Amino acid sequence: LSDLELVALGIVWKRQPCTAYAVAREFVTSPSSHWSGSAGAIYPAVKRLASGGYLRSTEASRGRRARRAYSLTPKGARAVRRWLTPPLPPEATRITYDPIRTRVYFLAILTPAERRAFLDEADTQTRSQLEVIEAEVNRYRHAGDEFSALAMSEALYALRARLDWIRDLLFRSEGDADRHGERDKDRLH
Amino acid sequence: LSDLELVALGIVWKRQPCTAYAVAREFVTSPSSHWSGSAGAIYPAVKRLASGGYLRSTEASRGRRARRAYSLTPKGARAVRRWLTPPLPPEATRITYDPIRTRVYFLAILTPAERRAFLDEADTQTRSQLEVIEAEVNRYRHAGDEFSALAMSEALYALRARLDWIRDLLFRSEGDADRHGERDKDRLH
DNA sequence: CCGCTCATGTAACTGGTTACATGATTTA
DNA sequence: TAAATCATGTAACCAGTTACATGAGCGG
Repeated sequence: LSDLELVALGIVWKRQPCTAYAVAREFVTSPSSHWSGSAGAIYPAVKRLASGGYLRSTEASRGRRARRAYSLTPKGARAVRRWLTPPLPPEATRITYDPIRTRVYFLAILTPAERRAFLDEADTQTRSQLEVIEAEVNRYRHAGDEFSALAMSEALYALRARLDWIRDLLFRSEGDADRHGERDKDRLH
Repeated sequence: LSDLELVALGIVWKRQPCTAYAVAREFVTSPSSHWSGSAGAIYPAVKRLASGGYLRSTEASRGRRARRAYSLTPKGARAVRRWLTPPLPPEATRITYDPIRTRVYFLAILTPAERRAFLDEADTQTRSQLEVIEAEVNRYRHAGDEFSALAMSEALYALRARLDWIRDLLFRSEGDADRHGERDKDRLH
């Protein structure tokens, strides 16, 4: 089972009985943009899970159009539990892709002033994301979904860590004033 | 230009003149598993960049086989600088996908004891990753590539934040002892 | 009855993946 | 000279994407 399939399985477990559309909406409204939650991804994935025996659908067609609500089978529940049981695959604990970090690798191509502009922008955007995630945590908390709130709070920790790091970079770059013209790869302070 | 193409462009900028193979190796040896750095991804990407005028290749064929070293054109350098210049696209500052966080959403499906086993595993694996990344930062520092060291240190901040978060979760779960049998979705403490 | 949301799907495409094939150079 | 590494590529595949098409139910 792929990551997307396992997450979809987990979502169905939380909201069962639950339509494929509801699963898709969960991805769409997620503050992470890793998966789009497009119909072209979710409907085939749910179908695969159903034909694999992980989900069972209680058909409730109205009119001449299908309308299926899915629930987990015991096999589906086992798959989720196995996904959460040690040992975890090595890629689960490796560092993740971060567009800001990735850009910083190449920051030496900019002038000191441009670098500060980048870091200021990153700082501003990260702060605004922090508010978004705080609201999200409160939303889960309010809905009584404590584990989702705790999960989402990891993003809070991560964003605050990023802010600390950005502040650190800004502090280090304070020394190099607007000495334009020199774009020394290795100079920072 | 896609993210992979821009990162590839940045790598060539740092190491120019530089072969496609060297770019691929950079991805392969990266502690992030986001891109595999497979030949099937890198060689076509570098070719696209070259035919788009972002890279120029100084051919140095030996024998009857091509052997190209790439450098950035002014257009290529502009593309990298534009990538690092505000405004950043919204997806650059959104929270990233995290396999551990994602799993925690569904932790209620486990018994309290199993949950602690998961968190212990996550703690152990994260600590070992921390060592890997510390070594990586030192490697960059030693090589005189200060910006890569600073970039990689973001991962250090993120991993330490994750450890704090895991410790928080472990602390919160201390209350629920080995009361098996009850798998109440909403109970944690 | 119009527009919005819920709901289910398909088709074409794309940007990666793994696996394979091959040649040149270096090192034990 | 054998093995490892450097180096360049292709082919088949696959899991997602966007875009489109369609239908059902509901509120103003």
